[in-house]
Amino acid sequence: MVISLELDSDTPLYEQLRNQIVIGIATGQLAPEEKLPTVRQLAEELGINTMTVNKTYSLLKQEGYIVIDRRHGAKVSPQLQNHAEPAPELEGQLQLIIAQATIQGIDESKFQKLCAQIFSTMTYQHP
Amino acid sequence: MVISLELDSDTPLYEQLRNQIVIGIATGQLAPEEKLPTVRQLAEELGINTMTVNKTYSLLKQEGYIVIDRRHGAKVSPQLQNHAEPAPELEGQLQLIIAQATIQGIDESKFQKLCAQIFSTMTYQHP
Amino acid sequence: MVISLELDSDTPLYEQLRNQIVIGIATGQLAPEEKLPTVRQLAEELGINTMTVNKTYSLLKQEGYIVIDRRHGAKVSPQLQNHAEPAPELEGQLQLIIAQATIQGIDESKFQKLCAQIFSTMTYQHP
Amino acid sequence: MVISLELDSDTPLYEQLRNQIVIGIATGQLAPEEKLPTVRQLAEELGINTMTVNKTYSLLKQEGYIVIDRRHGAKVSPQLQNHAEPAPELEGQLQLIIAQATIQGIDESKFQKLCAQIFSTMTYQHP
DNA sequence: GTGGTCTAGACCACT
DNA sequence: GTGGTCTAGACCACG
Repeated sequence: MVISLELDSDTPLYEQLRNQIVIGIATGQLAPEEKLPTVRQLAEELGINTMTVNKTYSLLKQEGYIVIDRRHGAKVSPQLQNHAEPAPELEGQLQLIIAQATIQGIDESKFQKLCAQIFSTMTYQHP
Repeated sequence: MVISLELDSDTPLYEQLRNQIVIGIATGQLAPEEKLPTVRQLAEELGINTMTVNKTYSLLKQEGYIVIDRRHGAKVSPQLQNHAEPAPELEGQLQLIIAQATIQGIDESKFQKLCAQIFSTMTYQHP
Repeated sequence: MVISLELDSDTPLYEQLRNQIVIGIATGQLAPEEKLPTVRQLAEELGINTMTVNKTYSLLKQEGYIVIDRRHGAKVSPQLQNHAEPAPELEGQLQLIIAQATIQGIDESKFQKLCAQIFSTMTYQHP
Repeated sequence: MVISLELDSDTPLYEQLRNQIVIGIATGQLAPEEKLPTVRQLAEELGINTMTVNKTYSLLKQEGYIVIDRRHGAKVSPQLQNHAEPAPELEGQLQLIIAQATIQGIDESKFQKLCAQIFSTMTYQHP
């Protein structure tokens, strides 16, 4: 899985990393139970500090995306929470995006097509 | 138009304010050419620093949402840019949201319904 | 409020600090809305690194004990969650303590007395 | 006696194991003088490293819960220390739990009931 | 002046 | 060899 960080972005490195891993899980590039690189490996590979990767892993763990096993390091959670309703913050973020899209002149049908296209790349399946 | 800020949020105040104004424009609570409060008025009304409101207005101006006329203050842009394609950052944000929704177990049809519902509140029309 | 850290304890510094602040809140040494020392102040006062204090504050924030306002720093949450039922982990910890007490020869009445004595020092009131 | 470990818990395996054995003794699932499985047996049964079980047994021995006889392996101590007063660390742990309970809105009477309920499962008797 | 992020490098606990 | 903790010191974003 390819990860690219923008060093001069407003988004903190640990958050960029977190986002890319979340997308990796949703798109199936990271399968449930799949082992993630060690903190040191990933830090070296990306040219960043181990503490930054560490923070990312802690965050992902806290959010339930990954599980950390003292014996073998970090791996994708075997089964992720299945909610019937979208988390409220997700709804707020979506509202903001749709507002911006509307103003940019993207109408509902274009937007839905874009969503469909993105959804087609998501292969994550709940057990 | 009602604006509510969370002082203890992770999102900076100027960004919360910017987001709410953008949503206000898209939902028609702020019409094109409509005059915005002065920096001082808004700052006092919200109980925050004028610098913060200033920063918001600068950002909105730079993004093209508002125009600033030294004589008459700030007003919503008379004509907002109409793009055929969604801005690339918007697409990235949407991908992240959809990834998270997928993992939370929100499937495409549920998501589409949520989008439709949000779209129905957006009344902004391009001239 | 007096805080004392054991540098050679098994419990990490940031956790010792977190525990003492939690106890401070429960015993009323820290009132709701009360301002906590700044990260730098507390770090210097305790002779530890700012990042350690930072981690403590992040943890307390995540657990809902404190709120961080960009304008004025950290303060005790104005109103803490009121649960009817004890959190399950709390129950597990209590079971372990009672098991150890039982083996040490502390019987139920002694234990209840001890609890009562500790409870009498807790002055936190839900609004 | 059933022992279940969470491989991905924050609590180290050897400590989880130690805790469960202590609870086992207090609840009478392990009687005084009862023989414990050998290090190898237990390690294999739980699918963990023998070093880990070893560490648990050493700890339990050091704390006085078990005695280790090279010829016959480990067994529960025939006579556990009977203290009039609770160990001070136990008191500190209890204070922390009560502080958290208070903040969560569990009042003294609810807490006492919970204690009583847990005590009713403890059958250990001093000789 | 506040907290938040990041680095480089060290040491420790767990398995 | 894994993640977790801690330090000293730096820089940044926010208000």
